[in-house]
Amino acid sequence: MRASQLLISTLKETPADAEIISHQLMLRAGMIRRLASGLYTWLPFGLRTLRKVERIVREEMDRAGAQEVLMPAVQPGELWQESGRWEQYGPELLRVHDRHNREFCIGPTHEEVITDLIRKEINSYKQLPSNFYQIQTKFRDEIRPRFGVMRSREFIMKDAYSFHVDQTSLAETYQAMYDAYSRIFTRLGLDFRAVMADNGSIGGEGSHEFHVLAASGEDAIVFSTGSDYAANIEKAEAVPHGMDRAAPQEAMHLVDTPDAKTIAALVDQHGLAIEKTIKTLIVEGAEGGLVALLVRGDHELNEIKAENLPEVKAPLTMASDEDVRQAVGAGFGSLGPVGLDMPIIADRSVLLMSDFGAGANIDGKHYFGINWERDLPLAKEADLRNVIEGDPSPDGLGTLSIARGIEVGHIFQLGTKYSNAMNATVLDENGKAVPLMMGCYGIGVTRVVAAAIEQNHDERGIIWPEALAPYSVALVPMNAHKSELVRETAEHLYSQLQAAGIDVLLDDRDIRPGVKFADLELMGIPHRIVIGERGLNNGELEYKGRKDDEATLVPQATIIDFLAERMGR
RNA sequence: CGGAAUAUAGCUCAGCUUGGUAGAGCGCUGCCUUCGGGAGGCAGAGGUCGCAGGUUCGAAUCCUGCUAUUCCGACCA
Repeated sequence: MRASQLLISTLKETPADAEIISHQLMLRAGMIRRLASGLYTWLPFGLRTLRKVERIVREEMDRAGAQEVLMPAVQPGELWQESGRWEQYGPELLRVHDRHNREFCIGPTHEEVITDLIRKEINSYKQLPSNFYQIQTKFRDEIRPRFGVMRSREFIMKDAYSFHVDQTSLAETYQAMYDAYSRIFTRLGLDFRAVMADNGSIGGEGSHEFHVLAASGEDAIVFSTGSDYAANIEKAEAVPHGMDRAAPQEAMHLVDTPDAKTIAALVDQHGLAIEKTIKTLIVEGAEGGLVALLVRGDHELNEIKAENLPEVKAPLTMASDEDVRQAVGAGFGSLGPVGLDMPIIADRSVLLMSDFGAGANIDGKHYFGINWERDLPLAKEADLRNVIEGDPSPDGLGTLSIARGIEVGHIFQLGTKYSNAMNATVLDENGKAVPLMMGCYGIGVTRVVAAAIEQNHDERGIIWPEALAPYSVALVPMNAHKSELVRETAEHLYSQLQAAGIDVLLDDRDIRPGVKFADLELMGIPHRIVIGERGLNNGELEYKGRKDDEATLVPQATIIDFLAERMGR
């Protein structure tokens, strides 16, 4: 490509509405432009990277035995009625009517469509297992689109759905997809981790997320220092440090705490160690009524874990001030488990506490010196909290540390959730109709591009990994208008590189070199060759990698080999 | 949807407190000069100051309502 023929829309200044670096650089490098909230146009330059991601994803999916299909973005509402998600999905599902006033939605995902297809097309266990994927536009009417294409409403996803007669077969394909995803993110040159995840609203059993590690990531992911245990913090099991509860030392006593409405205030004003306090959180119960959840003062409630408890209403809903006051007779700052008349569920570490402090269920008063079994019956035990740095690893090997990640892929074992709801069966070896087992596997293709930039940039701009670079090599002729030699050499090299199958950008723009250098660095082109009369007189070209501090002089005759080596080809 | 902020040229912003009819830098067009790291000069184009009302002789500026965008929370690839 000749730069003079390419829409290069670089910006010197950072647009004011871009918060994170990838969003800023995608705008500045002229990859995307915003149309409306959460809706972006991909400009020619940005689209090239998007296509490179798609190509790698496609190659690896094909290699893993999946078949590509393409399903419509618009889906009939009746399929969603059938699966039950028309009601469940909520306002994130964009619903539309056609001219006959029939209901449709713009697909946020395609379980319904693929299940409908497969129940019609596949009738026998002999046709299984099979796995279908597409790379297609999704729409989710996010409450808060943000960070450019990182969380947009319209985005491109690779989604795959596998079908099986039994769990064993599902587990095999799941593993194959796990491996394919690992290859994909490795080929993309990303620093990523696969972590155990909660299944969320999609339901089913096993699930892993693939995260690109980045400080701006929206998820907290947890690793063991002593094993390969890794999980989303939503899922990571919190294991108490010890097994035994210390014997009571103090008598329980009532303390006036008129100004201590928070744990921090209680600790400050009354000299209680934060590990000796508990938070009492009142939430709505599954069967109506209220449920109390206890975590240690220095721990955080894990809402996913709480919501998965049978006693607790999903989605997790904190009780209102009025409801609490009516049920307990005290307000939020003074709640505690002693004498509390509702189901009480305590985090494991809470049950190991002794001589602790908690609200007395009387406004402005706390009990100190509380002890289980002596002052109140032992509460029901559950894992309720987020793990923290230094907790023991659940597999018993090492301790946990926490990092930030951007979720770029997610694989699920769905089981028979959709096939049951939509009556998708096949005949097994005994001629008996059995519901199809399903797995589903997603990659946020547009998000991968943003995540790659989060991980690969410097103060000058993007630094594309080789596999994602829109162009691998940029040629910059110096003073081309003055030098026939420079022009000819540049043209010749341009043809040579094209013939070698290298994506090359010839910067033939009629602008000053400094502007070209700045643009090419902003745009992240990995390899740059400057063609100047000075060097040519010595038979040399000047090479500079995007990450290099200094340029290298390379004999003209060896430039193709030199580049090939630098590109790792 | 709850909380906060912002809205003036393609981009980044000033002007608003104290009302008098539109500004800068970058970008864009033409010409000249320059040409190894976002050059310089000259001449230009470009804005019903987010929208709708109100106050006033007069509103970008004051008031009211709306809309959009961004940030913080809950959802997700």
